[in-house]
Amino acid sequence: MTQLDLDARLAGTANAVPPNAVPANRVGRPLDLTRDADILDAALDVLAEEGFDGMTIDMVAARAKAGKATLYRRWPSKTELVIDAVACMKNSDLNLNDLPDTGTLRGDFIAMMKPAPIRDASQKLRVMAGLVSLIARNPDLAEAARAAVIAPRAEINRRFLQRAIDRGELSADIDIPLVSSISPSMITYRTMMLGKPVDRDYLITVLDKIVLPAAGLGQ
Amino acid sequence: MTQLDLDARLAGTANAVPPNAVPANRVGRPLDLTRDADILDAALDVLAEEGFDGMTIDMVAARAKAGKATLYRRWPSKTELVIDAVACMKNSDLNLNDLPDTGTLRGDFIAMMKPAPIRDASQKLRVMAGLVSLIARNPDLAEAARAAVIAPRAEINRRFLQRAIDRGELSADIDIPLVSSISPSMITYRTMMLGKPVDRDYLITVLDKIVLPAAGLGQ
DNA sequence: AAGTTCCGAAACTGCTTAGTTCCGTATATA
DNA sequence: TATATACGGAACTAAGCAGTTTCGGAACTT
Repeated sequence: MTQLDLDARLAGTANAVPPNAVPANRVGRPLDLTRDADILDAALDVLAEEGFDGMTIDMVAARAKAGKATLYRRWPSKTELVIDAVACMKNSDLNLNDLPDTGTLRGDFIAMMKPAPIRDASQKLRVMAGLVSLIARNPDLAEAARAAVIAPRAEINRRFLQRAIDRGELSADIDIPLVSSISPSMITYRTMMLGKPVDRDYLITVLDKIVLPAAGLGQ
Repeated sequence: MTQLDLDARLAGTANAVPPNAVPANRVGRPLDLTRDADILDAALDVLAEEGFDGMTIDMVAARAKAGKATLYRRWPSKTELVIDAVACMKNSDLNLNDLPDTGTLRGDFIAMMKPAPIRDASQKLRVMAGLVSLIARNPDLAEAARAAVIAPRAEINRRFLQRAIDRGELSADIDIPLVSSISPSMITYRTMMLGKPVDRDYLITVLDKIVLPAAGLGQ
């Protein structure tokens, strides 16, 4: 995550305005850039455990073994730090360019159900849960959360569906955005509303009994 | 809501321990029982607008035109007040005993898509959004929220599906809990995660393209 | 009428936390 | 070596808020 995050920052992809542009050459001790990633990771951990309002700057600083001053030297406020932390989750995702390609829609979806991606998605969902009540009132945060958590997952599903259409497995007139949102919806609801775990069996059930039928592939 | 709430309190169904049992005959000015409902309604409004952490006791008192002391005379803490307010949402629901019965599964679901129930569900969802981050850490609140918001909706869907099975419209081996959770999941995700409105057209799309196919009723 | 309890309003207390400042130390430039 | 800036840590400031108390007045019982 550290390396990914750093690369993204240097490439300027994580945020329109990187939180700490590498400064012009000047005298004095330089900013320790590795602290950024530690702090952002700590913020995500605390966010997932406590939610936005339960999270305090002291908790984040303590978990990152940093001083509060170090945090405020890099981000102007708690909200900005969180927006940045959420935006950086984006980079931990699988690359869209090397998605599995098994030849069938079902195979592609199943290939995504590895322990690591499931754990990763679960962490993102916990972070999202801690932000939901703010999202309705903070457009910047909403934007960051959607770009980091919602959009990548939907995009993967969209690509799988489009490929299935292209190879003739699926009818071309299915509602791609709608079908793409089925499994994220089911997973989110089961986690946030029902408080039940999402495991591989559940994912396969959703796939076979809901997603594939909606795509026109009755079993 | 006032009358329903009062009835529920007297019947003891809203909570295991009603917040303010009607007291034994005694001297002095009696508790004005109508204040309870006003305060709970105000709490729900503020909750929907601000979320749990954004909601302050002063806001609730002001909106209910009550004094803070009146609130604390009836509930021991902010959390207890919210749990009670959420529990009382349960009573605003359609009675399970006079659900529409149109003779087809699709007809039954469509019959539920009236403006009033949609608005009611939307309000409940906004309240839920303000509680999500707490639900993971407060079992009492989670229980109240599920009983008031999640369970009634799922129960309606379950009954529609069971009736469809009973009349032979549906195969008996469908996964009722799973299919019941489809539309709540899609609605929750669209509202909380995507921030898009849920209107009648969307509900019908979900019904025709996802729920009915999953129930084995391809169009 | 006397005594009791409720009401809304407002002042008050105590704690938490976002954000700031300062310190001794570490790491860079010139 | 002199200067400048970052670091972690801790003390500090200011504001917001949960919960309490007090007050004048209203509503009830006896």
